[in-house]
Amino acid sequence: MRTSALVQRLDRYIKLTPAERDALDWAERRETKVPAGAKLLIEGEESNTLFVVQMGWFHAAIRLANGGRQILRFHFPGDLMGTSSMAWAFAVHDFTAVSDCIVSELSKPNLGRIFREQPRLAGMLFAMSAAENVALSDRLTSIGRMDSVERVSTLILDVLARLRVTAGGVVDSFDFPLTQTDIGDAVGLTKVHVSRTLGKMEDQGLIERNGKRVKVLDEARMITMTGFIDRYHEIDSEWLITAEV
Amino acid sequence: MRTSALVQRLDRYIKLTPAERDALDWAERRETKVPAGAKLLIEGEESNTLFVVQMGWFHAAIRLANGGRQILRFHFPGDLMGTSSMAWAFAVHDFTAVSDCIVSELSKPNLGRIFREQPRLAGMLFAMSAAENVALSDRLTSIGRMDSVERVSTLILDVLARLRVTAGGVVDSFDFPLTQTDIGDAVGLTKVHVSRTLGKMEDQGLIERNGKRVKVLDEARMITMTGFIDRYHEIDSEWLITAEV
DNA sequence: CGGACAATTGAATGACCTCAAAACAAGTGG
DNA sequence: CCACTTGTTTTGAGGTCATTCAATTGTCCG
Repeated sequence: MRTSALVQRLDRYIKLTPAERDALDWAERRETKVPAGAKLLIEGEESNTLFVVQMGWFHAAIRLANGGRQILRFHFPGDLMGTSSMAWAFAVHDFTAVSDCIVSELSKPNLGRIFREQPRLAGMLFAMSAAENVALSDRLTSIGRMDSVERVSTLILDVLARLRVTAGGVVDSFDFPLTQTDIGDAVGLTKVHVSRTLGKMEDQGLIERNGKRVKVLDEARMITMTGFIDRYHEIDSEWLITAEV
Repeated sequence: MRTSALVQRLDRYIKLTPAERDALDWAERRETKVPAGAKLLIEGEESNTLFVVQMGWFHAAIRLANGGRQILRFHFPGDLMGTSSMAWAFAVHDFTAVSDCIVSELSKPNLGRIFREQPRLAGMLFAMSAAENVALSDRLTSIGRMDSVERVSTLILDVLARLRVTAGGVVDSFDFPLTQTDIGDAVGLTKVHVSRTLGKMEDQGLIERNGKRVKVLDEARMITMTGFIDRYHEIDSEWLITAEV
């Protein structure tokens, strides 16, 4: 069996001990395939598990009273999906596969056991979820205080940063499987305006498009424009191992 | 010495054991006063501690390249502030006292020790921070997809829900120490438009204002309008104690 | 070749913003 | 107690960016 993407991710930040790897191996179950467009979990549904993305992209979204939708996060290989629902017995968001995906399950009680027996892993998961939430704050800031070009730029930079965590090397172009409706639901714009905005970004020489493929041409300008910070590059775990006082 | 607001908060969700109380007592240090308007921590500053709010309100904000500001969260007594910075050695947000406050410190290494020795507390903190982040998602949704009246309503309902966690009984009016500039920075509007929006909400019979005091007149309508859900009322911790498989 | 989505484009409307001035509130020092 | 300062809130007028509605083009797949 291939090593879990979660193990690889954690191992990227801290060197895992064999015991820790075993604990994760034991906790993770049942790989399943999820085809593009399918919903893994529906908001409000009872749920006792988290999911580890092994392959593909997901997004987490919430539905509105008026029929609208807000996409909150994107999940990539190595992400532990569903930590937001840890405080309740039901799912607080929808999870939809953006591309064809493979996930494995990690039940909440199994996570509980990890908390009891592998505190370093627990701490690392805590820190990683903190990082993810700061990225969420960044997007909130983008939506609350920036115009359309800046919002879409933030999204693209964010995706780029996430892809680089797994890809290793430098990535400057990627397949963007989202429809413009999806992009709009993620950054708080209508699909019509997303279309105009992408066009404008091309005119300004920020990006280039070929079908679903996006190439970032002027990353530096996009970064200064948005104040983007890559929150995934580094995760500090000093506090976990510092000698006791 | 008074029992820490964090202990009270945790005790509200799970009954703490004496050992757990001791661990928290040991970990929390130095109460300090922070006058209204003062900054407890500045974005980018090196920081090795979290803070427990014992009294008063804080807000967490991030500064923008263009001089603007986005207020991300509000922190109330019993909140553990700064968990978002767990993944780095520096603060990712400003923390500003909205009213006169008292805080105590909880160093990151001490939190590390809690993770090692009190897994149930660690799990509970994880779940609580998840709940907080869902509330943040809710605000993102509000900013991304709702109009001004709905955004301000969401904010007021959110504050109300937070106050009720500590106050115990039902609260329907409270002192709102924020300026309209602050409100605008929290919900993504200009202060001018916040003024107009609050006026409109009064006209519509949603709220009533006397100076800084706000009374919610039609909570039901505000809730249906925004689809607001109180994320703080209940925290599930079943997964922490479920028997091992 | 159709059929279903997705993307683009245009025109008109509207929500929120900017700029600017005035009214109000609270504190400070004379 | 009043004049003055500083900051907040309110109100008005005009401008801008994003939305809405509607029609057209493009793309993928059966």
